[in-house]
Amino acid sequence: MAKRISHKDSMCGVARPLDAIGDWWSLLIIRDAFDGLRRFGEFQKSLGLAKNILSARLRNLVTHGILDTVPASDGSPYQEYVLTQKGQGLFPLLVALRQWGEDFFFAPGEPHVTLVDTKSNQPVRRLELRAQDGRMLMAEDTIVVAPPLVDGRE
Amino acid sequence: MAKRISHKDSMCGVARPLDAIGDWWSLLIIRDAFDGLRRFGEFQKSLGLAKNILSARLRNLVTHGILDTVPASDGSPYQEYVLTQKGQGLFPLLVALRQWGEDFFFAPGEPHVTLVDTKSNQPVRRLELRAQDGRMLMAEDTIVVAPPLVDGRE
DNA sequence: CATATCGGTTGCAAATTGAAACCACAAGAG
DNA sequence: CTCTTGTGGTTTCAATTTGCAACCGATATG
Repeated sequence: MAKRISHKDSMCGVARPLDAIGDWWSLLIIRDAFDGLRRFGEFQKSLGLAKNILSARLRNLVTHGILDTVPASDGSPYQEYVLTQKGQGLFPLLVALRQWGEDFFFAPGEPHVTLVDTKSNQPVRRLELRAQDGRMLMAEDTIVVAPPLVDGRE
Repeated sequence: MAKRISHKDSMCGVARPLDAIGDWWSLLIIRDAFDGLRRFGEFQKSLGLAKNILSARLRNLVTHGILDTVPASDGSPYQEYVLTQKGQGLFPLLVALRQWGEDFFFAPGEPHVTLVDTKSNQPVRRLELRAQDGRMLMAEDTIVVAPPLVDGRE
């Protein structure tokens, strides 16, 4: 489960998260959690995966601090899985994934679900990357730079 | 390779993309592609994965229309892998992943690379979801709604 | 007591992954 | 021409992961 980048022990800001959510099911579980699902059985019914897989994924997400187990909300003697702060932080990523999926994985005119703002009942705006001064940025307008070196070490 | 959601044949806007980029390596390859890498050997050196895996991933990304193979740019008789339009569309997702990773996978003060706007040399703004009228939206302010039904069928 | 439901764990077979070896082709080197 | 080197893979095979199905334990329910 704990994979490692082979040739470099310190993983970058893109690689580290993939250790936590880099598999097929985890993001779908998290999406369902955003949709309000909380119980083991709810996830299983919604996703249709094997119970051992779901069990392993939930455990992984909990140990990574993305989900938390809380005792119960209705009388039942079981536990529920809820998003932590860290898990909630995945919302933009999920929206980005959804928007990309809608852009490129649906035929034009093919119906699909839409993410709407509950207040206005309008679809949400497209995610867009902007500079500090508000200019919209394309990929070519950006570059990743190394952190300022504090010691002598690279 | 072509996994299917078990109990429902039509996959939603979140699930469909995961068939294309839902594994550990693909997103890292795409990130490297955004960083300008194009050659098989460059990807392999950068990521340190086995050549058969890289070969399979690149093939998968090409068949999904995320990468394209172009003959050569310098004289060498080989081919290069470049992002298609569809692949470029993944940039916001990659940024979202990076920002989430920087938020939650680095100790406070721990140095990490930063995505900066090349024009101003400033870090890019945080991705944020907004309504049509510009209000910022949290996850709780949104809901996914089914498409309008055109026929009688669900 | 019998039965069902929820939330798992345990086998076990099948698919996937990945390290290492091998292969094909082109360009130099001697 | 032969030998070697670099690039871009494919093949082989062992180890890991996945996932179906069966089982399990605790708690209601009839």
